[in-house]
Amino acid sequence: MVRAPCCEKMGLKKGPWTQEEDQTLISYIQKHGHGNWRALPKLAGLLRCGKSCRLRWINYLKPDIKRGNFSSEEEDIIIKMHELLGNRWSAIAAKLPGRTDNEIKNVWHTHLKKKLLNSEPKRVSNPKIKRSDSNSSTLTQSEPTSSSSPSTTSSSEFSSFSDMNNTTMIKSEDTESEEITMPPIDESFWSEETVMPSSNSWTVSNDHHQYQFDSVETFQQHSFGYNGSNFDDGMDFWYDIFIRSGESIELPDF
DNA sequence: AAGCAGTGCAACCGCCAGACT
DNA sequence: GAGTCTGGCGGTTGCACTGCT
Repeated sequence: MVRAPCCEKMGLKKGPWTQEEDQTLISYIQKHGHGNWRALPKLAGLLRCGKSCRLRWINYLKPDIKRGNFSSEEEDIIIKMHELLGNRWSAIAAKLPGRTDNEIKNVWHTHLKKKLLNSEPKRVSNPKIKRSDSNSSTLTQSEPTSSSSPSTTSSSEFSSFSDMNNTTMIKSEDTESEEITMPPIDESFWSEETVMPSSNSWTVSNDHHQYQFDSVETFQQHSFGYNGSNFDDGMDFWYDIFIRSGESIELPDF
């Protein structure tokens, strides 16, 4: 490794573990428990630092470790948990018995991140929005409704009101109490949508729900603020929509 | 067959919080 | 309260393997 090794300068071994070392560690812990990790290697007769022993035990030698490929259910859990918790791998691991934070972190970086990038170039989310477990979503133009209030861009707070025929109107109003449940927006969102310019009302829908935004600005603001994203992220999101629509259209006037 | 690039994964590091002295 | 120790966490690295040219 590039960084200064903590163990090497003390004459301790580093790098991959041998079968003998594994066996030594296992039998010591089975007999005595791990107790003090720092003292363990000396007591067990290992030329490793305590940290290395702990990592090896927790990630690979513990009896209840589940090895092998992740199931699609496990992957789904990781994706959902990551959406909620971010890079809190240990918290995610707690939801997957037998899986370690290190393993989950690796799976995320090697498989799931790419998977998500391929299927969802930009995720539409907002701290105020909870996703439901519905399937595909599409973005379509809709006629401005009479119930829509004129757009305002003064706030990031929104309210949802009325749920007629599973249509939720999302207005740009200041309301603190209500949360909006939005369907996940997957690949079909990007491939099937019809994006039209100069519309003042937008609808995101799937098989079960339909969400109507009273203004371009409202929908635009829902696309902002994901995990603290900034204005540039929001702009990227809009450009993605327009690019993927395959249409040559004007960007809304921000 | 050899060389190269990309990928997956085990293992390391620094940092931090809580426990202990 | 201050200093030290320890365990735990997340980020990162480097090696081994695989596939492609």
